[in-house]
Formats: sequence, C-alpha cells, structure tokens
Amino acid sequence: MIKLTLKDIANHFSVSISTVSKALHDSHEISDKLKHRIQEFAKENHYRPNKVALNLVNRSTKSIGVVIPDILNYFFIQVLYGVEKVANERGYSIISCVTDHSLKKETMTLEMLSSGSVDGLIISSVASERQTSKHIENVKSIVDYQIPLVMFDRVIDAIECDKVIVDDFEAGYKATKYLLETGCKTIAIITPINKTKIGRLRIGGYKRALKERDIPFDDKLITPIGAKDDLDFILSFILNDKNIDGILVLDEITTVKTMAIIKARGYHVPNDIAIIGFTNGQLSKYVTPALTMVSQHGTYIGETCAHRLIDRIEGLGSPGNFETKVVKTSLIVRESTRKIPLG
Amino acid sequence: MIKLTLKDIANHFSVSISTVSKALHDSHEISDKLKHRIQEFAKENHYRPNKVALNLVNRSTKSIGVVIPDILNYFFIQVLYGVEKVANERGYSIISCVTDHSLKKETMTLEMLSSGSVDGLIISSVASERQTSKHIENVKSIVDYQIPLVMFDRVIDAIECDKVIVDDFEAGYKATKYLLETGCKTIAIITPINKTKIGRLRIGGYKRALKERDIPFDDKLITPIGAKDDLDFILSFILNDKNIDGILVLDEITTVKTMAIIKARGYHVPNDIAIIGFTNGQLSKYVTPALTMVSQHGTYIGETCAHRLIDRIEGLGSPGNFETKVVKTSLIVRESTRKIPLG
DNA sequence: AAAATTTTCGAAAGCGATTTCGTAAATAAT
DNA sequence: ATTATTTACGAAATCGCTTTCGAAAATTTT
Repeated sequence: MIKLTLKDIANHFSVSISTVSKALHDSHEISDKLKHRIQEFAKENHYRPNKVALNLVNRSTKSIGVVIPDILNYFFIQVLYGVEKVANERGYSIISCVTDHSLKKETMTLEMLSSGSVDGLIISSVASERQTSKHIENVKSIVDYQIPLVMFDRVIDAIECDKVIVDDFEAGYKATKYLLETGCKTIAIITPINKTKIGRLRIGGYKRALKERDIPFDDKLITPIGAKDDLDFILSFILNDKNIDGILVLDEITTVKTMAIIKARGYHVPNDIAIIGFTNGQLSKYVTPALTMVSQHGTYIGETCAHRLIDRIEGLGSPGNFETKVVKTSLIVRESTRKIPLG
Repeated sequence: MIKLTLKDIANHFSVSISTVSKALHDSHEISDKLKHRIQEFAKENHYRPNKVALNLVNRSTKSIGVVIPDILNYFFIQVLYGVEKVANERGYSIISCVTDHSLKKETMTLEMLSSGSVDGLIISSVASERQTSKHIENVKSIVDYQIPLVMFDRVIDAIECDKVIVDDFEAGYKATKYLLETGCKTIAIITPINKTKIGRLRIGGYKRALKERDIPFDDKLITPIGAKDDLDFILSFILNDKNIDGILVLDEITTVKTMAIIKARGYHVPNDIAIIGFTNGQLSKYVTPALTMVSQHGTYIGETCAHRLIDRIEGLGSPGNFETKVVKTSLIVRESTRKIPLG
C-alpha cells in the first residue's frame, strides 16, 4: 500500500480534491453522508496529510531548530530539555543539531536549518572570540533572512537578537570567593574553553575576587587545555611549580579528570587541594569526593529561550527590540571544598 | 529584507521564474550575460531556495529521524553519534527525538515524523513487552506507509523491518560468568528495565551462567526498580536478606548509584561485593573504584543502522528481505571486580 | 409558482520550487 | 535567399495541500 494522497481519495470517490480536503476537515460545506464515507475511508487507509505540503502552504513548520556545540555536556542537555518542554507545550517540535565545536559544521547546520526547515533558531555558537568576522557573516545572514533567532550561553555580541546568557563573571567570582573563604591561598584555573568569551568572563570574576583580597593575579595559574592535550602531563607542571591549594575547572568532565589525577598524585581533596568545577551534571555527584560545582540552571535557560523564540515567531513582543536576559548561577557545595569557618 | 523567492528575482529582472531557476542552476539554456546578472543578484541578496518547496518537488527530504527513549543514557548518545556520522557522510541530516520513556510521546513523535518530514526512521522503542498490542499498531502504520524503518536495541518482534540488536543474552552470560570466575557466590541483579525484552535476555544469560555452575536460580535476587523508587531503601532489603557478594546492574547511572550506596554501607568494592554494570559511559571510568562495565558498542550500532536505512531509502538491498544484525558486547574490566585467579 | 436562500460541490489560485516542452529570434548551412 | 539549426527564453505541469469563489441543485419563503 503506497502512501495515500488527497488525490487518491478523490479519485476513489469520484469527487474533487477540495471536497476531500473539506470533508476531512469536517467542513459544513460537505454533506454529512459524503463526509462520513470519506472520513471512514481515510481512517481505514491510514491517510495522513503530507506535512511537507502543509508546511509549504502555511509558510510555517511549527518546529524550531536548536544548535549546540556538544551533546556530552550536561548543561546543553539540560537546555535542550528545557527548550523541548516549552516547545511541546506551545505546539512546536524541535530539531536538535550538534556541531561538535566545529565552525564548519555550525555553518553547514545553519545553512540547512535556515532555508525553511524551521520557524526559528536557538543557538549556542562555537565561535571563539578570534574567528568571528567571517563566521558572523554566516549567522548574520540568518538574521537577515528574518528568521527569528535566540542565542544563549555562547552568544556573539555583533549579532542583534534576543539572548539568554549566564552570569559567568559572577560565577567565577562566587566560586573563587568561596575557595578563598575556605582557606585557599593559591588558586589555579584549568580552562578547556580558553578562547571563548564565557571563559574570559569567568576568569574576570576570578580576578575580581583575588583583587578584593589583595592577592596579585598570576598569569601562570591559568592553564588552557585542548581536547587532545594530555591533562596529566600538563597538570604536573603547575602542581610542581606552584603551591596550589585550590583549583577552578571550567567544565565538568575536566573537573572530574583533574580530581582523578590529583588524587592519584597523592593529594587529599579537599584538604590539600580544593576543587570547584563548572556545570553541575551527572558526574559530579557520584565521584569521590563529590564535587562542589557551579550550576548554570540549564533547564531554566532552555525554557526562557523557547518562550522568547516562540513569542517572536508568533509576532508577540515588539519587533527589533531585542533583549538580553542574564541568568545567575548557583554554587552547589559538596565535598571537594572545605567548610566555611564559623564566625 | 524579507525572504527572497524565485518570483521576486524574476520580477526584478522582468523574466520568468523558470529562467531564474535555470540561471541559478547554471543551465546552458540561459545566456551567459543574464546568468551572471541573476547569479550576482541572488548572491548579494542571500537567496537560498526554500527547502520545503524542494522537499515537496523531490518527494524526499534527505533527512532521517532518530527516536530514542533517553538522552541521558550514554549508549543512546553513542548511537546518535554513529548515525549522524554516517548520515552526514552520505548526504543526510538527522532529526533526533527523545521520548523520555513515554509511550504517548513515542506515538506523537512517530506521527509527526512519519508524515513526510523524513525519508526514513531509526527507532529504539520504549514499548515494554506488555503494552505492545496497541502500540504496535502505531509503529506498524509507519511501516505500512512504506517509510523505511530500522529498529535497534529495543526492537519490537512483531514489526517487520531491519534490526540491529545487542547480544544481551550473551552479555548477561559473560558478565555473570566473569563474576563467578572471580569468586562471587551470590549474585544479585538490579534492573531498571524490568519489563523490557533486553532486560529479560540479560537475565536469561545470567541464569545460563548460573546453571553451568549448578547454582540454583533465586528469584529474590532479581530486584526491579522504577524511576521514582528509593534505591537506598530497596537495596537494604536484599543486602540484609542475602549474603550477596556480586551485583549486576542493568544501566549505568543505577550502577553508579548502587555502588555509592554500597560503599556508604561499609562494604568494600570489589572485595566484599563486586559490581558489573551495563553501558560503558562517561561515569564509569571516573568513580572510585572505576567500574567494570559491559560496552554495547553504541557508535558501531548507530553506524550500522544508518547504513542499512539509507540503503533502503535509496533502493539498494532487496525489498522486503529484512535482516537482523546482532552485535556482540565487550566487558571492560576495571576495578569494581576482582582479578581472575591465575591458572 | 416564482423568488430567495441554503446546501453541496468543483474550479482555480497559491505556497516555492523543478522540469518538460514549445517557440520566436538569431545564427548557420545550403 | 531559403532552409536548417542553435540559442534563449516562457508557458505550463507537477509536488500535496488549503482556501476562496462561483455556481448548480435543493430547499425554503413569499
């Protein structure tokens, strides 16, 4: 049995296509008798309208695209979850695409999605602060296309659109302050997101916290690591070089790895070295000791993005008047940090 | 600047739509002069053909839908990764949908996807062995629609299509055998997937391994747990009741939780109780002790599914002649199990 | 019985593209 | 100069569906 179309049904009953269409929509224009027969036939033969044709007619797909750099990152999964929840509530489905931190893949994905497949886009761009200029053009061409766009977390300043961002400066500040308050003197930073703006902001917060205590900032304490770098090897440098008693790590998996290495080298966590990581995901809770983490409230961010976007799509909210929403983080204190001394 | 169509360009140059279409396709039918002007104009104004219209004309979307029950399950993420890799290589993009283990959501998702949005489907169904009858109808209506379908992992026997499954029987057998060989006498099973066929197969393998050693099967050692159950509470029963020295857990997150609880109760892993879990994901490696896990080779499964499906879509492979591929698992031995005694 | 109204349906346009086919104009061949 | 052949473009069909409008046929009103 091949896929049924309106035409097939029309032929079967020797009526016109429009009659069938109306009958299936329960239009009063069609007699009850005919309507019934057509509806029965359609049901029996599993007729379902071709969505592509509908999308074309309606000039809308009732779906939104979500583009994220990484699917093994719990934060993005939470965002995805939040987006999907709201989208479903409001009658939209989502198409999620992962760019694997590749600028090329992001461009391809945007090309694909922005040519009619979705009514709007939610993006966390992989663009670092360097390579923007050319890449911005790509993203910009989407906005130019008049397709509603909401960026979150890793946003591009030069793009004018609604944004939902994390208060990464404050997050870095809070985490560092907490380490200082629990007695840390020399705090290192491990950053797998060195070239991103959010990485810079977190380090900015870190500096601010140091400054408040008149601790001089030491460049050597900031260690960028790449995806293929040998973390063990790299860590050995700063651990031997400096007398580190606190570490701030800018993503979850690296936090876990860092702690494993530190423990293996005989340090006690948190007594010798305290650790705070970013992204409160599945891992942090179950490692030993359980990790103190910064939660970015991904689900909430996802929900917010979805609402913003769908409002735009449906023409609510003033056109051109873009807003940026800043979401605060929370520090989830567990066992990888010392207790705050009383008094 | 509103979205440009062929018609707009045609109007701008006072030519026909077909001329523009041909010009943009570099057809020899159009004079070089005109072609150049049209192409220039299209580029400058960021013209891109409307994909929905193209899909309608081509009766193909060059995209495939992937439906999985859970996105926090590393196995499924790996499958997704494998599918996407092959799909991209072969010129397809993927639409991934998560059903959150909800039959209703699965039905909705299938409804949505099977009406023209995708050229084919890759599904791991949430259907347990009970509720099938009605649900099967839903899935069946997709196959009836002549839309190519590949099921993996959680397949439905009554559906005729290509399948890629894990050798769960052998996996349960291998894991149990390993525990026995390393000295375990009383092995419990914790199963969060009690009603699924794959759960039953794994337990089947477990029974076989016991039988080989003439160990009687004890029903009480199989503990099903639901999503909302208090694992701590439930574990206390069997730990107190039986003299357990080995546990087989049927998913990763539950394995990690189980070990945490066991450690908290003062047992040593693996000396007092050895643990093997299913799905070798991100968590297993970094907990203490690192967990011995069954790897299901998700990426490979995803790749296989994608190849099968696209072959079907493109009419390669004999119609109606469905195949089921069985993929073997590997046991990744780490520290939550004892060593096999020499000799 | 004539007029007005309602019921019931079909023709056709449109969504945005591709593609086949036909044809006037330009060029080439005789 | 006449015929044959390219060249260069447009008209129209098509994909599957919705929707507006027009118009018989049936019903109601006067």
